[in-house]
Amino acid sequence: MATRRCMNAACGVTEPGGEWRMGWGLRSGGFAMLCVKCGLAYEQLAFCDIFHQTESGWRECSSCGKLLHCGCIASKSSFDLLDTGGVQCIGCMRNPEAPFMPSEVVQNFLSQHHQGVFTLSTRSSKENDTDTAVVSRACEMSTTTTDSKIDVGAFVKGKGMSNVDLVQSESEIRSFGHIKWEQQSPEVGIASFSNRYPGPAVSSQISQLDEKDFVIDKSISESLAQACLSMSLGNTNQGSNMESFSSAERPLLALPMACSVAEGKDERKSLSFFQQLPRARFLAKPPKISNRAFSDASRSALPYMRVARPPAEGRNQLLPRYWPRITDQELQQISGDSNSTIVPLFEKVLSASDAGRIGRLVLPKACAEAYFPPISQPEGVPLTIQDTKGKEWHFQFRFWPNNNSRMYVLEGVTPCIQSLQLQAGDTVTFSRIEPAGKLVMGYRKATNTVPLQDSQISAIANGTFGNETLFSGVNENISTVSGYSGFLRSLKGAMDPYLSSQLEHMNASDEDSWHKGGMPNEGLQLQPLQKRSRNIGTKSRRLLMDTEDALELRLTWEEAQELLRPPPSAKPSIFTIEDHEVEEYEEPPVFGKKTIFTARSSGEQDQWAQCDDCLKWRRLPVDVLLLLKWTCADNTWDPKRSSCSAPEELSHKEMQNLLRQYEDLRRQRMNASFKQTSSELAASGLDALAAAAVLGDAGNQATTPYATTTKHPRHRPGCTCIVCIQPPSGKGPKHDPACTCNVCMTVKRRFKTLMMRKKKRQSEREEAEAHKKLAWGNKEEVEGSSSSPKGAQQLDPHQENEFGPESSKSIIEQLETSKGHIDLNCHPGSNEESQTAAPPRLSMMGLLQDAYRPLETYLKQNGLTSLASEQVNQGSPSSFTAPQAPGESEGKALDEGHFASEEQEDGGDDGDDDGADMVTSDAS
DNA sequence: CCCTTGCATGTTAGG
DNA sequence: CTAACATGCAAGGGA
Repeated sequence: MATRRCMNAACGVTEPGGEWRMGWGLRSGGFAMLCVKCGLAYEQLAFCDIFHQTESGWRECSSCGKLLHCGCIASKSSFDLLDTGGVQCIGCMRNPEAPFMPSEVVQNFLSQHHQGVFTLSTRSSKENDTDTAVVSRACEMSTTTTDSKIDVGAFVKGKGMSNVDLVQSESEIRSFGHIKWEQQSPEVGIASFSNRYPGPAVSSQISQLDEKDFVIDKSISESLAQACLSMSLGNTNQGSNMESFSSAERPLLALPMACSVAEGKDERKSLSFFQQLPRARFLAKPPKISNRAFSDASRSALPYMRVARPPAEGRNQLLPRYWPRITDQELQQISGDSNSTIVPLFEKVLSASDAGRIGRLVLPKACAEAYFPPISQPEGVPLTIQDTKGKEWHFQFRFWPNNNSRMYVLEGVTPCIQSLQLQAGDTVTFSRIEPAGKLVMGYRKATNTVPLQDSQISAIANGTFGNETLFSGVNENISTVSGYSGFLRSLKGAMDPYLSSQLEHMNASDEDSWHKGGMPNEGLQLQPLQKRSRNIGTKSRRLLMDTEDALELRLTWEEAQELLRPPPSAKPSIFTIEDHEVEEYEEPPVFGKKTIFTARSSGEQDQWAQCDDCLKWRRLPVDVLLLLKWTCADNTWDPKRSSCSAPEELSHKEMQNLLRQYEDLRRQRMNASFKQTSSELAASGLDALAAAAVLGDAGNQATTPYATTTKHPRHRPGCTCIVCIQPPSGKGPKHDPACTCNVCMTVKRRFKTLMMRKKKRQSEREEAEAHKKLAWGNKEEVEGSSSSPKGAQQLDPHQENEFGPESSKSIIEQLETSKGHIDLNCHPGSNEESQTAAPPRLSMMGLLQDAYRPLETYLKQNGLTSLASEQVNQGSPSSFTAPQAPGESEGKALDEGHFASEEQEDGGDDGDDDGADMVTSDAS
């Protein structure tokens, strides 16, 4: 039988040990079941949230006028929510003579604040209570508990009495539950509520309450209905209707963060029931919440959670991104030992310009207007803000007129930013010390958030990191995306600095377990994830990451890509795009075990994997893909070493050495690769290729570690493509002249493109020449008689050479010598060498020069009639992008488009530039 | 030449 | 579509 348990897991009170009350759950932002012991504290702050979001005059105790604010816990004062509306301090609450506020306040309150999410989950009793805790940060209870004192006063009033403990019969509670809770279907989104929960039905159900001596006026019922409408569909399992519950099927009240979903809306608007219908649709589809979503561990961290609290005293609606996430601990820290209380106001993640040298911190308009002194002149007012150490900073709070609006800035923040060593991505929080009214500024560093560790990525990919919510979000995000790239993009999107700051909360070392409950949250909501991911490449350019960070991210990213494995159980559906088969997996990939690859001087390659149990390294074939968990027992390739007791093939020292080399090379290669990416001037994949080749050569002694492949930085371990199987020496397999592999086909296509471009350029040039002659008439002729040949040569200094017989001979010879084979490891810069040393090489430069020859000439010379039968190579993009004749842009655009499609086809490499996948020929 | 200041503009999220 | 926001940029002042 399910037992009621206080929503505060740390409290540990379970039925029948405690007294129960229902009230506004602080953490959940919704109604929750709390033991009296905890409920008091929780509700106090919750009331403040309510209070601060309204302007309904709930600033003070309705009886004694005592001020109420968010710091009421710290100030040791206690307040409670009156059944009839308003709040009352504990002292007055105990006084039966104390006056009460009219129920109108309740009406306002409910209509203003309770459109949040009510999640009712049901489950069968066979499920374990602990394991199936449905929603974090919310209480859970069995509504069918009998004879328990449940104070529903805070929610549904008892007749005129505040906080009357109502002894409810099972049927009463059940009917009460019936008002608000319906069985959920996991597949149904919130939007469907408008259909599923028609108003009248709710009203009629509420009327049952009336019959049970509950007095609920129409407005409350509307609010309730509203709450029902916003009911979040969490993970529920069985049953279809509350009424069908047997006593063994306990409805579970789960109250996720109501306000965090309903937030950004104007809380003061009181919408009618039907007006709420479309509004419910605005709620983001909640992430799927697992029964295991809220682990016991995270439950225990509840009191320390970083909760995005609705802003205190929000006079305007405030976007949740600005909601202060100050923990109680931090509040305590700020307030110190003093009796002062801290009112968290808002927070902001620093942008690059905020943290930059310009010294201006852009303030969210709503925050500035709500919490900072009103200013009418752009010059603004000086503002003194104290930091957590008590140091006072003087800023100028001002605004700029902007698009008929205002842009509020805090000027002169540089010293403060520097003093606190804040960077873009860090968060500053603004609070107010009461009763002094001083502004205080806190901060949170975000430095540990950007680079996700492999294990984290892996965990995310497996949907096991922190919760399953993130994964489900990502998963949904890519459900229609083919292959891994979409998945990776999604993950990459999740590494957007903005999200990184959100992911901060997922860091296991962080005390913050807020997200772990799968609460609807900006950082985890699917939509923001999608939208944010769009930022990659545009805004992220401006953001946060310094070179090192970016490099680190890149490393992680590349590593992540290398570790991807097809989902073990899923079978791909194969479809064809542009003659290339693409595997589409319904399920996201899993991350595999990280291995290292080595090459021997003979060119033979090995893969090494470490046993998870004994940590010994085992040699494996290169083409083996391992799943994340791998032990010696799985070593089917080497029976002698298929047990942990078997010694390592290499000595420990050798292995360590290998690992060290591997790590160094990996770093070097990534550095080179990163530099290549960041330096636009090179924009050449050849650099990376060269770097990789160099690295490969450098490590080509005996058994040499190299990262992934020495041939190409982006080929994955185990890749058996021609690029990867050819050793750095250039020996080994070559492309056959008739080879139709992606590489060869791409080479051919590019050559064709090159030829076409050249041809076009030349015709345009001729056209321009003709035009010029026409325009300049005799003058041109006179000048041209002496300078024209020279000028033509200047236009294209290689022309003579390119079209000269020598060149023609050269290419033929090269081709003949090469016998059509392509050496994928030719060093791109070894052109001269190749021409002087035997055997001659078909170099990049040579090919480039060839490329500038008219296509027909080339074909004729080589006795080729069709590009399909060619075996040629093409040159460096850095080279052939250099000459750009007038009018070329159109052709270039065409070519680029063409290249883009080529890149897609090119062995799956997401070429970041034209030449990234270039290969060179070797006429060995 | 560098820094500050004020405004303009592009991008994005929210309604 | 628009308000909000991040950042670019030009003008002006001072070293």
